[in-house]
Amino acid sequence: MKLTTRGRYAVTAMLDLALNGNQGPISLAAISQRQDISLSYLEQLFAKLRKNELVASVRGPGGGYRLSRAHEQINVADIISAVNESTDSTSCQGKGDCQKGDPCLTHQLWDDLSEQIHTFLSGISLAALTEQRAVKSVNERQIKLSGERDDVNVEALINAKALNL
Amino acid sequence: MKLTTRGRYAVTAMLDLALNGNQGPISLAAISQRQDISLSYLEQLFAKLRKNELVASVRGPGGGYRLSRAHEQINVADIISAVNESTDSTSCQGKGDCQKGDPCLTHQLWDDLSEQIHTFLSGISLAALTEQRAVKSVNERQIKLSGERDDVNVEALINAKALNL
DNA sequence: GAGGTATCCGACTAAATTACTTGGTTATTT
DNA sequence: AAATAACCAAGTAATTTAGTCGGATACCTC
Repeated sequence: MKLTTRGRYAVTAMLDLALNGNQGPISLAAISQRQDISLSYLEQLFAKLRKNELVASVRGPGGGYRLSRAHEQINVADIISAVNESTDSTSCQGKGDCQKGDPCLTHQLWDDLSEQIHTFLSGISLAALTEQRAVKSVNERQIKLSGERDDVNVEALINAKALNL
Repeated sequence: MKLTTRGRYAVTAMLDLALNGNQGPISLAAISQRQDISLSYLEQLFAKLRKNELVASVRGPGGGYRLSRAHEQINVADIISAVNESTDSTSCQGKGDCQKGDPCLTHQLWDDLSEQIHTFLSGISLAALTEQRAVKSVNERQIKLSGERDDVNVEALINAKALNL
């Protein structure tokens, strides 16, 4: 699990699709303008998103991309993994280049962590991300109205929900 | 919050320290050998870890580094942030280069996600990471003994614990 | 105090990745 | 036929990562 600006671009673009793609496909040119990402770079990213069946395309005038599944069925880990495909795991995964004892242990610990992050991001769908905003603003309104309750608890609640706890 | 091999190196090195540094400081040369990371690269990483007061150094023969706090008090987010210091937030944070409406919204959504990841990693201490291994092997032994219960629940349990739920 | 050890420090470099550019083609609509 | 927008490949600039080199400084041991 890697988390770079590349993944951010992909998630941002997918969020744009989720927010604006309710009626008909959205062209990359539109996303490019709104999110300030170069068109050709978007093309490269969407080629991978398409291969991973996260988006579907419509060619020709009025065409573009749409999410290929319900917003609830697409999670952040899917998007980031799709776009990072190719380069990973230079560690001693399966290979015999790992000495015995301690080295393998720490590598294993890292892998555990990496898996935890993946599990965490798998629990956050596009729907959850966009809805959460609503949850938050509702909460902010409630604070203003009641003068009670900070949003730390809401944060925990959201995390719990994201993890399906 | 960025998550690259650089952060992996840092976490791995810190895990090595946590596991091997119980009696006296550990030299970077030792970590370099065990974890197969170049000495000079480790020096660069530890310069940042030291500035962020995650490790303390002892110079001269028999010297090296030790964790500057209890294992429970050092979390993964601390380590990764320390080592990534400098380059970040090319987005429209605070600046006026963001158009109105949709663009700000998706950027905001990304920031929310980024914050969630940070919160998540803040909940995972070096102690938790190393202990978890013990938890897992205990669980594996239990499975072998009883033939019952897969480790999905344990995974959830660990996540819940990491999040302080 | 001489020699060895290990942190500290800065500048430079190779390799890899990222973000973008260019110049097309193909499919589809009007 | 013309315009639109996905598709595709190759190349490039910029950035980041990982490592090298050549030292200086602090500290311990003999």
